[in-house]
Amino acid sequence: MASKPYHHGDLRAALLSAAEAELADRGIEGFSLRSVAKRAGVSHAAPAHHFGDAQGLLTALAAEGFRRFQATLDAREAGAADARDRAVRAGLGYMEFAVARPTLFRLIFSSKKPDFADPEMHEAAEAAYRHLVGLIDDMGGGLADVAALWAMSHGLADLAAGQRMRSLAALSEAERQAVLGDLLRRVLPPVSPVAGSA
Amino acid sequence: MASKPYHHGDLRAALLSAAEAELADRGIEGFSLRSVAKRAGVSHAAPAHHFGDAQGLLTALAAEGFRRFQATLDAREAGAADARDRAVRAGLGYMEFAVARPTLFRLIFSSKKPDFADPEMHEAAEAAYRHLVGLIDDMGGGLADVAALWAMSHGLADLAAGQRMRSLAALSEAERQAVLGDLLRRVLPPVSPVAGSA
DNA sequence: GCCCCATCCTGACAGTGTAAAGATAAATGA
DNA sequence: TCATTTATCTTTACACTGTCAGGATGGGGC
Repeated sequence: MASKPYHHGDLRAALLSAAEAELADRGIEGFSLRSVAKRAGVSHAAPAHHFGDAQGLLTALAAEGFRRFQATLDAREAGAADARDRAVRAGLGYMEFAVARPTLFRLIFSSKKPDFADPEMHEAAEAAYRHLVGLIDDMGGGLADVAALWAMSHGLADLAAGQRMRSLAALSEAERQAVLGDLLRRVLPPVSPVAGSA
Repeated sequence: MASKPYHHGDLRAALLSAAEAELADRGIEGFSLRSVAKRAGVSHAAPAHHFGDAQGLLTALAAEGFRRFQATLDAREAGAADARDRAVRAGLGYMEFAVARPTLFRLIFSSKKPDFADPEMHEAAEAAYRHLVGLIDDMGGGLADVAALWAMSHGLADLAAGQRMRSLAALSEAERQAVLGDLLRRVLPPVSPVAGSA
């Protein structure tokens, strides 16, 4: 291995990775571009060529984060019994991502630093929204039901990311999943009367 | 009036006011202590004496913001017909505050800059939580119901603060209130069978 | 083999938060 | 009343930040 070649090879990916680590360490408000560069082992001005400015880096990271967010939901939805179960699993995935990567979650949903008009970013956000609408559509719900599932999932996730909901944190993993599932089911549209059981 | 006395008179309050304006203008991530001082017409180091550092100022502002947040809920709850109505009104007040002062809302709920261990801040937050628990208590609900109302209110509010929920923004004020009321009612515990009407 | 240019570095500048030390005026106490 | 203490505010300085301009390096196209 060359000890320190002038050209990095894949600096763009390395910077994104370093930026994510930096974000997790110092939080989104303590984020430093120079520190990211140092972490990646390059000069402080190196990121400029790949991302323009700090906003460019954070925008690229946010777009990547959005796609991973959606991937987390998709993974959870796999193996769902029906449309309602899939919606509940999506909500649990929403929370799972927020808890696992709180700062990345906040970068995507509660920060003004990324440029949301950026095509890549915009497309990732739209795809997630279309997916959510599809979930509700599959159980015959409407716009209000979309808002209901989104708000409940997002509220739980954001409070969890900020470690505000201590009552839930005290539960065991199994108990928490059960309670959260119950909360999510509350907001789903009533079961279709045709297929209603019991 | 003296054109520029050496002593301000009530610099602490003036700085808090300037900080809130600064927050609204440049956002929480673009917040600058020197800019706040300039806005208040004093030197850049003047805030240090009253608040220690930037975190001190933002902590004081967050505590004040938390009390105003609770006041907004209280105002909305006044004149409620019953416990359920009061809970719904509290949720609408939650959103009202988030929409009216998005950056202050984010400072309180989604920022790491304020010191949440600060006694004044901690008490303001605890008071708001006790109030929420009281709302649910009055209708015979439990911890899960507290989480439900909080998560739904917070989710709606945070999405609104970030202008993420466009479908609701398109509605008229009356329509929006009706939809939001419906969403909040979904998460409340079932009506007590004893007093259940119709 | 030569040149172009993408890539990365060095140096500079304005702006940031914070600490130290000085200036001012209000409050205190005799 | 007047000297002294104390609270308040300013000035100065330093390390750090993001961004820009210009220079160094070396891989790829011809």
